[in-house]
Amino acid sequence: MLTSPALRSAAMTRSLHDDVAGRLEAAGQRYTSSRRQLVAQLGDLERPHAIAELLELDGSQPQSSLYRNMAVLEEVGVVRRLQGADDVARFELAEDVTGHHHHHLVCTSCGTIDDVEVSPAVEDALHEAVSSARRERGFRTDVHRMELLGTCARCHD
Amino acid sequence: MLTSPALRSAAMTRSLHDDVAGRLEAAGQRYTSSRRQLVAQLGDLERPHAIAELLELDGSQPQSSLYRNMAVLEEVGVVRRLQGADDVARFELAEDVTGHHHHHLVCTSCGTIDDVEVSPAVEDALHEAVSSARRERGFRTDVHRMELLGTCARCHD
DNA sequence: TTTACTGCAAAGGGTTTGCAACATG
DNA sequence: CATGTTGCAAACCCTTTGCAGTAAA
Repeated sequence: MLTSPALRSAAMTRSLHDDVAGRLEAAGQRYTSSRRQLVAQLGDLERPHAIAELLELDGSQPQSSLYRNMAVLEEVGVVRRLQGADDVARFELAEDVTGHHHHHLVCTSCGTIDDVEVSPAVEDALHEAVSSARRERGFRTDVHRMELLGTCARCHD
Repeated sequence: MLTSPALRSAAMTRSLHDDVAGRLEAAGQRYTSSRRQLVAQLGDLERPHAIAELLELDGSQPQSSLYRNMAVLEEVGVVRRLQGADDVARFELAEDVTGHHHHHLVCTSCGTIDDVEVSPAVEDALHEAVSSARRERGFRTDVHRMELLGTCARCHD
């Protein structure tokens, strides 16, 4: 079993913005229109995107503001930053706010990162590995992530 | 089950260098003393290291040569480049030449990446995910990697 | 009306590259 | 001796930051 993320409904979008607003307020930060717009944009996208890609999709906000807002949103746990195969960071809404646990398919040809869900059996195995790391190495895991590196369908045709 | 990589014996080191020499020759590249020294150094280290760290351990080779040799060795499949939690690349000998399949514990506090082996049950689960990705997404996986992100024992005391 | 945010441009930091000298097969 | 390699320094590119002006609570 392996599915794409579910699309967010209007109601989910509303609660998403409420959640984000609350997190920002708790940190003494403001939920400005540019940040709201950025969160909405990330919510519409079905996979992590780089700053340059976001700029291309919507150039209403300069690069530096995009970086700064992304840093703030990451700080309060709304956004997650990914380092893929290349050296550009890609961003997605954090699982804490989407409630959508997933992993990634990383294309080493074009750099694209796609979301992917895996079966409960695989998740169980990952949790076992997390427990072992803590027991045997004293390593405290925040998140586990599984990444499959290879070439996406778009690249190998 | 979860163990550290086995140390390489003198015999393994010999065959390692033969392997590397062959791969470089096949690519029309030379196995110079600086490259040999670099491979030996990576073979002695028990976890991936950044260029800056390698320079500190052995400054006999300038940064640019280190980067260039690392790129060549990566090209012929001797070295694997990892992008960890921070934005510095770390390098290790590729599994093809060590025969040592493993995953990584990534410390989000100090950036250190440690090798870790997981149980056959976990490996089986990972293979299942690889198969699903190919079947359902047309994603051709070169390598699967599992990374646990958190804080290492050194950092949380 | 205080504090955070924006936008521009400049600086940072890891990585790559041009070029002339060198070394290896 | 032809071709790959080295070393220095400059260039590159993604990302961050200083600062003056602006907007939000």
